[in-house]
Amino acid sequence: MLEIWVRDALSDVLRSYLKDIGQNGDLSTFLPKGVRLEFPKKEGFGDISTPVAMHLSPQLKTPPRKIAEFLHASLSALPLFQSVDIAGPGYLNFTFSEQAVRRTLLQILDPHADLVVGEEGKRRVLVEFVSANPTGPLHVGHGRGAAYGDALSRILRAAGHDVTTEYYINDAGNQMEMLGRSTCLAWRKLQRTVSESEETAFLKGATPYKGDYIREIAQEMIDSPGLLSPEETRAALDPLAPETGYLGKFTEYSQNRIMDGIREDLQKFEVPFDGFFSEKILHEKKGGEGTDAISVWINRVREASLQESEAGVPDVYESDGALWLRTTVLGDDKDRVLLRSDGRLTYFAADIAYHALKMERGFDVLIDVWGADHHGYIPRMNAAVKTLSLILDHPVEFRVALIQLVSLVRDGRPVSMSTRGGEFVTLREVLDEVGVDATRFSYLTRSHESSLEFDLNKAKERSMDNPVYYVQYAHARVRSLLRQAETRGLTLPSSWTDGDLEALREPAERDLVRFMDRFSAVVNDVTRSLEIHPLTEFLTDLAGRYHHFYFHHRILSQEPQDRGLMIARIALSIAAGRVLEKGLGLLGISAPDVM
RNA sequence: GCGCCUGUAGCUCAAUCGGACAGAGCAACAGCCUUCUAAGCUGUGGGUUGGGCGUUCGAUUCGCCCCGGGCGCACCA
Repeated sequence: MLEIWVRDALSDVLRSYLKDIGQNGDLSTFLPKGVRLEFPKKEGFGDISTPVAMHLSPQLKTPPRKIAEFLHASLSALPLFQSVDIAGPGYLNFTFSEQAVRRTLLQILDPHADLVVGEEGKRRVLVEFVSANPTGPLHVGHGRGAAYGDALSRILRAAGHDVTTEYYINDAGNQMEMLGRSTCLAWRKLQRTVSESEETAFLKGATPYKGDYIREIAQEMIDSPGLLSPEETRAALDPLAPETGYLGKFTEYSQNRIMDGIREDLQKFEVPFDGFFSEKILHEKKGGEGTDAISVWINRVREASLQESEAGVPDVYESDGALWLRTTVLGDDKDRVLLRSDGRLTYFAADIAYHALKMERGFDVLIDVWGADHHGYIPRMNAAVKTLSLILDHPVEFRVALIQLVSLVRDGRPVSMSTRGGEFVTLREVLDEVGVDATRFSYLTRSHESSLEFDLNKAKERSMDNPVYYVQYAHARVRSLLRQAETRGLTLPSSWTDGDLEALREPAERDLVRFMDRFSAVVNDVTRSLEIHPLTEFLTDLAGRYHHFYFHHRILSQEPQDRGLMIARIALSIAAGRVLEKGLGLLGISAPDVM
């Protein structure tokens, strides 16, 4: 909370300064981006610093150092600070008083206080992620989205939001039919030879889904008598027979098996979902005869665009026998088809209905986590959500997190990742080889907007060179210390007081507290930027500071005169352990007691 | 051709919506275990931030122009 205290104190002083020089006291007119606080990277610049004097200088036509001097005079007397210095072009560098540092440590130790304090009001957020098509197992790219979406959801919850996670299943349309055909073809091949001409004709020239999983599913179907009736079996084996209901059986069975596998993978990866939303539902006609949800929403958009065409609602129009939405009025570079001339709905139409339903369910913020190859889809979805916001008179914030590609490396060589022909590395394989914690950590060390090189050898290395274990070990070290203290018969205070901490004098101790204090701000930053890796980096940094402290300072002691210091250092260790445990938890990574 | 991401130490990446001398980890080299787990700690070397011009008190960050890498530009999903 040190940061908040500084911000408040600085804001007060700035307001009175502005009044003194005859300006209005509204900070936002002078500092539209707010009061900036920085954490100096270098020693000697204080615990926290601000460039506000430089920011105000041009507008007040006053040299930054002069402004800084005034602020200095008012701030340096506060008990919060041990000292306030003016440095460089006009930086104000603050060094906290010991009292302020202890107060912060007490807060971290308080079991009734949250380590993360949300900085925004509570909002209802839907995070949709993974949403991989049920046409094959999850691969390492999906894994990155899963780790990201899950961590983001945990972080948003920690920051006080009401979060729901959802997986959207694209279980309608062409590709599902192709999946059925692919399985059926494999099923035939397991029972007899299939000529190339038969194969091409059956697949209608398209490329089938391949890979072992398709063959396994086909084998399962053979091994499960009763799945297909004798008539269906005969028809499915006979290329000349009409393609009747049997194809649907293959589609349904394949899809269910694959979706089961995906759910297992997610469970193994410890990524829970609050819900799975099936696209199929959007296509179903209510009561057998009514209108499906997609058509309902297309009609609502169409009606709205007729009535309110001047309010900036894109209109729905017909052209070349298809139905279009004029997304170009909202920034898209071309209009998009909703209903194709062959009478089939596009995926875009389904997505509009799906997002409309999300909004109807009352969410204020919609976050979609997509693979980077879908980025061309953003403008049209933006346009769609804006349109729906107008229609429903319910403005929502729509954000897309694009997850860049993952390339696997083993033994210094890239691992082939062609999805065609089923030659990809599945998430399951990586989990079996590397483990959940190391896999998640590896995914979350880099910005999701940068492509990621996933080095299998490094990720699974169980050593001090692997950052996951480095961070986990810091936590285990604290627990080990506490066990040790317990075996020595030490009793700790049931609640901590300022007096318990007074023995802390070392720079490494102060540094730890000051650093831990940033945790809440780091977490809150994630909710704004949607960048998770700063939190991962923070934890690595904190672990390093704890290891440093631990190595250089003896904690447990038998000497009676060291008792006060021992108690204080144990308190510090407990605090570090709390922050590490909480932070790892937000990333979905375990905080082991023993390693 | 247009759009999005990207180019920083040998490698993988950071750098707080323009801030102080561009930082970590790995790799390399040199050290530290009769004491709370050495899965740890300490030190050394390593950079024209792809190139150029501009805006600014200040640019890895913003703008423009080149060069290179990834992805996308369907009545596909």
